[in-house]
Amino acid sequence: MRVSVSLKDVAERAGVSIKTVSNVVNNYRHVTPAMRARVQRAIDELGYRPNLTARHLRKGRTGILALAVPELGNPYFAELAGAVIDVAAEHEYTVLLDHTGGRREQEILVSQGFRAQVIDGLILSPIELEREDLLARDHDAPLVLLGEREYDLPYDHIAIDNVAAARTAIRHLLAVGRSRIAFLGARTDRVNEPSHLRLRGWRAELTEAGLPAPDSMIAPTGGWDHADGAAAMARLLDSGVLPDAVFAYNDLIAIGAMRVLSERGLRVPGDVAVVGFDDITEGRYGTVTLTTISPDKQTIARLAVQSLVERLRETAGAADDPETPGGTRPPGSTRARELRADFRLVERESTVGGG
Amino acid sequence: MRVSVSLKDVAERAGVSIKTVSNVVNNYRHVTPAMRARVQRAIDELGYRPNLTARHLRKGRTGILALAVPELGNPYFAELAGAVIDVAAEHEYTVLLDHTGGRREQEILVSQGFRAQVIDGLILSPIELEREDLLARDHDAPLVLLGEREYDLPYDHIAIDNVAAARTAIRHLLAVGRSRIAFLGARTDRVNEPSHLRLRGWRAELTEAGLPAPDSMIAPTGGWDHADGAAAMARLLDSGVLPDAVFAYNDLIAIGAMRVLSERGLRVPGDVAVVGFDDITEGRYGTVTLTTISPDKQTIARLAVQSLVERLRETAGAADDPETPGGTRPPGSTRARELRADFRLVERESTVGGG
DNA sequence: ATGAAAGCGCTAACAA
DNA sequence: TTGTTAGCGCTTTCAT
Repeated sequence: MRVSVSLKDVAERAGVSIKTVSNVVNNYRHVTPAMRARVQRAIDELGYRPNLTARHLRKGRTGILALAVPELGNPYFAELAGAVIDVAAEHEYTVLLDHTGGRREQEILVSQGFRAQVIDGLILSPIELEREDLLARDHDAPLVLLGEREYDLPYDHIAIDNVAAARTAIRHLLAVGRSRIAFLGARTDRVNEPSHLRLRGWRAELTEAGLPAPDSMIAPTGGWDHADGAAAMARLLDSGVLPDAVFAYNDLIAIGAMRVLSERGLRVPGDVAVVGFDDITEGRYGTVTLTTISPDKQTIARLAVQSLVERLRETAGAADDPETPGGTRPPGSTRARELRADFRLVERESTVGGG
Repeated sequence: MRVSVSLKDVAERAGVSIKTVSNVVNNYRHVTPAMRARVQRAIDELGYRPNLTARHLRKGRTGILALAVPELGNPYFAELAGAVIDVAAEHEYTVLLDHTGGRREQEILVSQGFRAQVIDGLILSPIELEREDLLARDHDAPLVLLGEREYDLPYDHIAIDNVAAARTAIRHLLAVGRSRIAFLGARTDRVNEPSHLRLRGWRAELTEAGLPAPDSMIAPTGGWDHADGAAAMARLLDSGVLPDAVFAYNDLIAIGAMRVLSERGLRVPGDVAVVGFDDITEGRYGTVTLTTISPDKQTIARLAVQSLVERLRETAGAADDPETPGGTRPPGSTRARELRADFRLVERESTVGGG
């Protein structure tokens, strides 16, 4: 049975040296066809397969990237994860997925390479992580950050323009005649406000339109899913506030809110228009389809993977070529980049429907 | 910078041997407290962290399990993945996720360890994979199968009782007075029918109730998501068939179907009752909440990981103890187990609502 | 209780 | 073009 056939076994079988077998396995150019065939036969007969762990140890790289998101159960992140896996595969990387629950402790652990020191690079979508946590990061694998949080640290950051996106959403609501627009999904309980950019966009656009943007129109949520959206909407209505539109931090919150609106006998968009954020598939199949901001997930995934791949290439290059200055520089100290992905507004029934 | 501090460096710093440092790192019992402290100090000063790749090479195991599902964008699998990650973490394993698109080629690749020879074990949820593909599997990592497909091969298989679950769903529909119950989500175009068990349950329960179960009531789908459900529902209605209930292969299909029903002015459940399968969160927040079969995902995840962990322990044990017969037996040749997780029917508005 | 040394399987200098 | 050999960092006998 395949109790581990090694290069050595193949070499013996073929009557050549280990190096030659290695050359064949790695598609090294200067191997005579005859030799290649001979070795290949031995490989096939023995069912040899390279031991990646050994290769990794030797090369100092594993070919594995990690992606850590707050919650895989959120379709946005699941869809993003799928995209990242596919892009990584194009670069011959495998993806190890983790979810942090958006909890700071867990995010710190992940950023430190917890149960993933085997990784070459990390894509992290932080919620509660603080600048100091990242500052204290003692791990050499390149890191790229995703999402709304900004840290001013030497790590590439990929996001859409959240302020502009929020303003686009609000502008759309204004255009369809709304003026009392609530914001669902803030986190006023926390020092850092994960949704501050979208909130800022909401405030800016309203202000610019000469409309009030009172705190009473901001409904905080504990988390970011259906249940949180439903709870926030219910609380808002119970507090006596009746908006004529709702802009939600994400689609899950928006859908949870719509459910409550419908339970209370309010029509969407007749009584209350709703705009979400993320463009998850779910939003396209409700009884009332959801207008939403659609971030370009493909691009986000591509930029994230590319960022890591480039950083890794740099490192490898520096190692190969001692002349290259900066070879021993701390990883990521090159220049951090702010990378932008596109977004667009997708108009559906929750703002322009007949209801 | 942490250009890789090794055991050797720590040993030199502490003025002890590599073995002693290793002992400390691995919490070996017989180390004097004084020595432990001394070594620990060196470790801290140097910021040493063990190189897992090296450890893996040496021990022949990586601590990584892979989970391959058809589609991460399907919340059922995303939620399941989350559960698997958590359970695996309890056993100190990391999870590498992959998605196959339900395509046979991809499933074969994954089962062969494509871009994951670094894994200790694999959890695979196959759709199109054939028995012969598995028979030809030449890979020593233990494998456990998830889902409706059955292969009669020496691999543990974890699933709920799909026939019973389907019968439960149909029985419920009969109980609420329906009799013309369509099945959405078959794959009649294929030799193997991934949904054959649920289909069998549908047929059995109808037959037992003395009702017809005509093929005209079976709506095939190309895939398994919202769009497929919507398309199938539309086709069914267009063909002139008007069921008074729909049992869908999964929740996404059910929700897609509900969307079409609502577009056509049909009320759920008034005109058509709908039952799904999976109990994804989405089903709890539609304008009409979805009655569904809720498989116990936690248990499925737990059983799957446990199965692998046990197999891996066996192998490790056999390696440690040459006396153990079966140590060189092909992995998985021990005894394959059929493991069952529970399910329950969750009644919601799509069958018992006011609509 | 601690040390010395072999070797996991592979790649990459360097030799031939 | 092919062979020899020295490690990558770790665990693990076997000594001491």
